[in-house]
Amino acid sequence: MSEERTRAPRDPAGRKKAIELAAAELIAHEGTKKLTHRRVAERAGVPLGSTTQYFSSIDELRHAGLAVLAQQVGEDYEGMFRRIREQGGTADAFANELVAYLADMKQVNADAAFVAAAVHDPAIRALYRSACEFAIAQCVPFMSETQARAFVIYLDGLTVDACLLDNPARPDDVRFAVHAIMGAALDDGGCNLQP
Amino acid sequence: MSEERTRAPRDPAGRKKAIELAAAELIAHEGTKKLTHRRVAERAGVPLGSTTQYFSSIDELRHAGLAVLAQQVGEDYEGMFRRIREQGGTADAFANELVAYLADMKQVNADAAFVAAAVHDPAIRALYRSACEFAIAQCVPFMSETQARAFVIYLDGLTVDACLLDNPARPDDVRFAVHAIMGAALDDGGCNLQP
Amino acid sequence: MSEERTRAPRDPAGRKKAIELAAAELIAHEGTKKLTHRRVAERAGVPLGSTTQYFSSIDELRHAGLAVLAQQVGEDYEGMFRRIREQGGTADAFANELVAYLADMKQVNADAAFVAAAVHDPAIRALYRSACEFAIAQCVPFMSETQARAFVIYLDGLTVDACLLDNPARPDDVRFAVHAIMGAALDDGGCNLQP
Amino acid sequence: MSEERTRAPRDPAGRKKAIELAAAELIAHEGTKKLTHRRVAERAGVPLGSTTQYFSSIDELRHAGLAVLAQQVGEDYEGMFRRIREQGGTADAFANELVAYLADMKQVNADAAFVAAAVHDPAIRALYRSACEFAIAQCVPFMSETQARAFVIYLDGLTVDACLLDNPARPDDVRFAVHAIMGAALDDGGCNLQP
DNA sequence: TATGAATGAGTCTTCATTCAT
DNA sequence: GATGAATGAAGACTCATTCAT
Repeated sequence: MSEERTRAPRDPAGRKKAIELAAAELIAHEGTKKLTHRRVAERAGVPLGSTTQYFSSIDELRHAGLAVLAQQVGEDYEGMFRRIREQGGTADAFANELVAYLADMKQVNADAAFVAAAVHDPAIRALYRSACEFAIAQCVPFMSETQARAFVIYLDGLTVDACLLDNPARPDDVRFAVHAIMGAALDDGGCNLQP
Repeated sequence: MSEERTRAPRDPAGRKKAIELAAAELIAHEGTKKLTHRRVAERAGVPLGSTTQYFSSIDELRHAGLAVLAQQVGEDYEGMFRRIREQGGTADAFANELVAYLADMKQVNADAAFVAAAVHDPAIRALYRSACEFAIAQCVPFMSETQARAFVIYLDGLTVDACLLDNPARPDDVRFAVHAIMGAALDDGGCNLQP
Repeated sequence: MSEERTRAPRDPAGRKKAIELAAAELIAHEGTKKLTHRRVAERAGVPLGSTTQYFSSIDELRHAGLAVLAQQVGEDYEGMFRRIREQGGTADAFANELVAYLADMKQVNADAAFVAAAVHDPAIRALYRSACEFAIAQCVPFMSETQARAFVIYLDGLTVDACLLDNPARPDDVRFAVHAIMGAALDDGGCNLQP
Repeated sequence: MSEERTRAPRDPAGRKKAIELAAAELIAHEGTKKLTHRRVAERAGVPLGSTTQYFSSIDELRHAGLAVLAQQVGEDYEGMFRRIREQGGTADAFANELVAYLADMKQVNADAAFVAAAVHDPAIRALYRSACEFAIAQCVPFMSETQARAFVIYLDGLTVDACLLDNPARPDDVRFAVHAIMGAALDDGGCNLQP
């Protein structure tokens, strides 16, 4: 037999990170319900025992995975707002970035998975809250707080609906909504408005 | 033995309904992860066997519960739009009803639980889509389709955030957003807007 | 294949009893440390799942087994004291019955296992206490309470030592001790006494 | 990295002793069931690896801890009998020392833990036997062998009951029993005896 | 038909043990 | 040697599902 089980070299930090990432990916793809030690171990390419070595319970492992997701969401937001600033913070800049964000279904799904996990987990809700507050803070240089809150709520709805509906918001829809919220006139004259 | 097994009275439809309702309540409160036959049976006040008698698997039972939730969401929407129509379909009418909706956390949580379940379940996504389409259809008599889609996305964001954030949207915020989307001037002159 | 798994007929009471008895036997033979669901199931001749069907935790299962042991100890005591009464409650009667008790190593070992389990388990200590109180109450018609307490302590020491030592107390030793405690003169003149 | 791994100073004998003592303490407090490498290492203040370095298996570690307990019991006995000899070896001397012994619950519990471990472990039984034989040998200068055996059995019963019962033997009870076994008249005339 | 006992698949968790560093 | 990361064997526990009654 060539069953030469060779033990993995020591690398606690890398091991833990690999497990967290595997958990995050699984949560993004299938939700927290199907997160088991076995599946995480398999995806991370580590033996079952390693998943319990670094996380004292499945709850902790799940939260670690969700924290990774939260981190990713935060980084996505940072990048998005940086690019918005670089474009001058105009309504068009906001709209462009929202559209670009929605085009990346991987990102959208991870975000939606995070929301779904937060609904029944207070600890995750705290992370979600932080992300929202961050987003609002990023908006205020370019609009009032009221507008910022409206924008973020719209963004959250956009994320959820992009994940849940086959026919997500069209670019024009996004442009319209952003301009409406930010109080900016649309170039095309707002032809779609109410009669 | 003179132990007379007292059987439940014949009422298959009522019993099935009771089970579905119990499942819906559990999902609304704790999510689909903790939905088990035993808990549903206990909450419904029926014997364990009934939950397997009427539903051939736990998946089916869960979907039945989610269908009830979808139904409730639909009814909530119907009521909301009926009242909006009764108020003339003005932006204020829309805003008033949104505020009233957000005040009922039970309804909001059930709605958010439904969204959370839909994220990783295609069958439930279809139900969600129907609800959205219904809402859009109800809006169009009073605004353009683009506006309706923006409104519904905002509504969905509102629902999720009301569930997830301690500090949900304030009535004034809602009024502002609805007027912005519907293109109606606010009475107060939009004093909160960016200079 | 003749792998025709035939499901056992329904018999909740019998099933539970069989599991408890198996647990009690295992405890008597090997102590509580080696009591596992698997071993209990095997010894009871039931599938693994049955052991968790009737006992919500391994602690409960262990306590059930120990309760059976306590029950047996109680019955042994009852029989012993009944026979002592039938013999007139004399010191010789007590001594005879102690000797007979010590001759039954199965009984002695079960008793010692019970003591061992009680040392680190307060719940079991309560059962042990009851057994002691019962024994004292049975003695008092024939001796003072002080004597009864001395007798029961001697009995407990006897049980432990009979289990732990290869060379347990000899009948003559028992006769001597019982007569000493009960204040009765030995027929043989107490030839073994201190010079 | 400048992370200097600070190694423990070279003191294999002291370290091994520390581990044995920690194991003994854990056994005395919670029994052998909860004895794990990690807990021993933590209590001993040594790294996990040391517990496997000096003891090739958990069984060996447990036995080492029990040997320490046996050693302590032996030393306790030695001290007790030395003091008894210093008091002249009278029945009162024996009684006094038993009462003093029972007052030290730490000692009593350690002793009882040792007994509990011996019930299902032949190797430990041998240590227990030695302790008993030692105690008997210490008694014979002051009484017959029969009396000595009765005394030791009473002592063992006393130990177990002191550990297991809330209401352990009272000093007067002990004095009575010791005088009865040693054939010495009580000063108070045995007023508690049966009429 | 209605019920819940019976069963086993699968999950979480603990921990002894090995062995790279 | 000394250390603790790596690993898997095994135990506790949950629960969907089947099916005798």
